[in-house]
Amino acid sequence: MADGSWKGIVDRDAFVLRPSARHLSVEAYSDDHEAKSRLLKYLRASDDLKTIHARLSEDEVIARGISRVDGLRLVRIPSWECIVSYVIATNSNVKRISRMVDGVATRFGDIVHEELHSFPSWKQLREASVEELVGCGLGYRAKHIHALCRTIDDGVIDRMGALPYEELRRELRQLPGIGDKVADCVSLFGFGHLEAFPIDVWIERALKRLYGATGSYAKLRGFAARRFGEYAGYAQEYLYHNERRLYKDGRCAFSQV
DNA sequence: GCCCAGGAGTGTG
DNA sequence: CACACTCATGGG
Repeated sequence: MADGSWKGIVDRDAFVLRPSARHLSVEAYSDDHEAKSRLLKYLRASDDLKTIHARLSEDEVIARGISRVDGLRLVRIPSWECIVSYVIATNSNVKRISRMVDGVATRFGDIVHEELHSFPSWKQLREASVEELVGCGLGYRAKHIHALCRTIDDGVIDRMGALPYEELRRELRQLPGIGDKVADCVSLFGFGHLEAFPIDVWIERALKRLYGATGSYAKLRGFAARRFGEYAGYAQEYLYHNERRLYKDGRCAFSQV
């Protein structure tokens, strides 16, 4: 795929937590090969969407979504940034999550360009006090982040990168502030396990509305694994964005079932 | 002023 | 196993 065709895709429909990341475009980094390489990894540029779409189109509901939700991509967020971001994200809303994560970056990260700050490394964030984190608007999540910085380090995260999905999920579930949903988000977006299927309130709604599927997290997770298999993460992304769109303005790529 | 938000932790039946 | 309750705080 030519570089130019990527421009604006992140802004349109890919999953982003930080508003600053929406300004990324491959063209802007044409002279910086390292930055360009990072961006292409972030965009999961090497994913074979034809194969993924073909597999997921075996499900008629997802097939309709794929044909109508143009340009959707799943992104690969750096592991540490992803872990912290999703612990912060619990029981909040997208707009506020963006503000909280950007607040943490502004307070503890490095300046990379004018007002733009990088996400703080583990070493940088572990210097943050609970009070400072509360000051970033994290509320009760502040103590989770503080504890998280004292439970794991860069070495632990590197080791996690070598684990298969189920084992990684078990490890993540033992960390402060990480339960079923966050463990699956981190497995998917932060470690690239495409079979992970995070179930939040929107996905729960979509599964009930489109498939009549209800029940516990474990039960719904089993349903998704059987139905969507190794690319369940992509199916989740289509279901999520479609469900949000339905509630936002009534437009829905999937027909009511 | 109310309910909800890309839930997790803890306690109880 | 399933529920019920609490946790800070902002968005709508």
